[in-house]
Amino acid sequence: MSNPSSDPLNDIFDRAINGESLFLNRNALRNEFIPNQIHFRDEQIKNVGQILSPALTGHKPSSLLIYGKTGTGKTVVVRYVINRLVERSKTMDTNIRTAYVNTRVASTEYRILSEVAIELGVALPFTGLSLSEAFNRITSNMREHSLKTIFVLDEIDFLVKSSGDNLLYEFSRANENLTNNAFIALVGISNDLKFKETLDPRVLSSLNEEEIVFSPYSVDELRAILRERIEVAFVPGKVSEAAVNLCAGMGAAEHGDARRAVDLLRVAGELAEREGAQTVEDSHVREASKSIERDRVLEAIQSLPIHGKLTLLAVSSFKEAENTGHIYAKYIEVTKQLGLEPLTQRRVSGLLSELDLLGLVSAPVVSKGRMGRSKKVRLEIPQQVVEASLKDDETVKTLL
DNA sequence: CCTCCACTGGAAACCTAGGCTC
DNA sequence: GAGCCTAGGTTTCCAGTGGAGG
Repeated sequence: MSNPSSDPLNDIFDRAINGESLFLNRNALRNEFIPNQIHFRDEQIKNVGQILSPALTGHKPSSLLIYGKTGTGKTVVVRYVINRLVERSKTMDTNIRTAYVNTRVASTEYRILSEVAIELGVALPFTGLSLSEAFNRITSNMREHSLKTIFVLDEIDFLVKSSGDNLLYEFSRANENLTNNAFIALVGISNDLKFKETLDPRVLSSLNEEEIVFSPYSVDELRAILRERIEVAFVPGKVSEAAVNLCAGMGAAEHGDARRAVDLLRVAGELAEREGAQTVEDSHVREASKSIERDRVLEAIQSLPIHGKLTLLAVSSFKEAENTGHIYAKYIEVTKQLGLEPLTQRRVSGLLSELDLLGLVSAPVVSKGRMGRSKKVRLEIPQQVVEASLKDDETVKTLL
């Protein structure tokens, strides 16, 4: 047997067993975590509570639209208020049900309905039904059990951008057909203040009965929020003042984004623990910032469909910005090498726009006079990152 | 001021996978 | 199990377009 102290795994296991962790409860740094106390949002909590409170007496609350940049506490406030509301309703005999759906994650109309169905305990097959049939099953179940529901649609601007406002229209109209004291109250959460400009006026008027705007957090507020999370999440004295300041500063630079600040802290803590440091320092936060960005890009690339990957690969084979025509020619070449059927240029042009939206490439449309009008496509991430992300793909890796 | 390039991007048709009905 | 229906992705078709060069 070898000397146990020379085995790196033993060190790691020892540390885990002896409780030499920096963390007390790392869940407190997760996105889904709802703290007991939400700071600097008293006003908004009261407002949301007031607007939703009629549900307790069985009356339909006004629909509510909430605006604010990412990480300004919109989601956490809504979930907090709704949790409390449901808790309170249990002491009475009002049957309040809630469904929270992030419409960017559940990216199609059908998936949104199916998530709502799961929350309400309605069985829906994951495909094969028409939207209206799925919708009917949900509403008839609500009627049957006279359910009073609050639907929270997070990142609602994504839904409207990708599928239009049909579903919202159906939701708002559903109340007319719901009897037996059932109702649907809608809470929409949006990062984009301008999104309602694209809504049908009928949808807007029924969705926008109340409106609340969340302003960004200041550096001082972020610092206070971080301190409170640290108290729950870390062993006392394990996070340096400099690290807290840097997290708060970076979050503030990113339009007062508390989620970003907390994420940085979590990853910094994990990095510090992994290298066996005694405390979390600002150097760990800087490292964390890079690591988060790396992971984001890696995940974005790996979850692309195969032709998205090949399009990206085609873009990455050019050093300079190239027009759509050249990218497409390269893309054809790549697909031929793999023996795949290439998509049309129209579709690849669409894929390029999608890659642009993900921030992997920039593809502004430019006009070069007699040279025509085209997208000017340039890779926005290092070329090695593209290769590293694609080398795990069974189909693509043979090319690298 | 007009032309004309090399696309863009909207709209509709088409395809496929999968559930439903009888 | 045949035939029907729908959502979501793709193809087909094509009118529209910004601006350098004439």
